[in-house]
Amino acid sequence: MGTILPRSFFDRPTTEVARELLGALIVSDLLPGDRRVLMITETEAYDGPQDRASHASRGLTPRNRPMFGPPGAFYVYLVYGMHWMVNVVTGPEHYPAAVLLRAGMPEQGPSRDAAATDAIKGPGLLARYLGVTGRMNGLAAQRKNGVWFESHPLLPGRETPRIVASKRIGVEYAGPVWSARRYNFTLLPARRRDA
DNA sequence: TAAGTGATCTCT
DNA sequence: GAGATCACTTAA
Repeated sequence: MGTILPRSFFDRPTTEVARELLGALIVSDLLPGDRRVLMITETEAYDGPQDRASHASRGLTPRNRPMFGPPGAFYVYLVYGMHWMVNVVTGPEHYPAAVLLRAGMPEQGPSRDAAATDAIKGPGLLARYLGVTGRMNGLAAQRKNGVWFESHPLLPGRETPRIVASKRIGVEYAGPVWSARRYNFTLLPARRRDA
């Protein structure tokens, strides 16, 4: 496995963290006897109080408090009464920013059947796959808390993965400027080796 | 394409 | 306290 990403990894500009999380692993031990590991393939940045798409755009509230807290903690909230959204807080304390995890590729698990190797697409499904709920809200992404990040063992540090930057999903309410920002980052599938 | 779902926030 | 909204998913 790769090395565990320290808190300092997240104490950087949000879009930078969002890009560098692509290809990294998120590991969950929240489901007893069923470790789940995803290679992160899609992230989204929510950057600062000016970002009209961010929950923090209207200041501190009980819900968004973790966004104002230390980097490397989880911000987990429920949307549409059903789906947990998993974010990791970035940047310096008191600066509200976070990266939403939107998609991933299962790396391992007890059920290694075909279904388990299908991509997990969508933030609600990602949370469900990892077993992350509101219990993780505000907790640090550390092994002792059951969920953490690791660098990807297969990606050499010197190779830049191919990344597409797009508009964020489902944030039209943010207005033309902020909804158009290309804060969504997707890792292109590895190029198939030619025969 | 539309319904489901309930916490959260903004305004009375 | 009421009403609208919502960083979504699923079944058609």
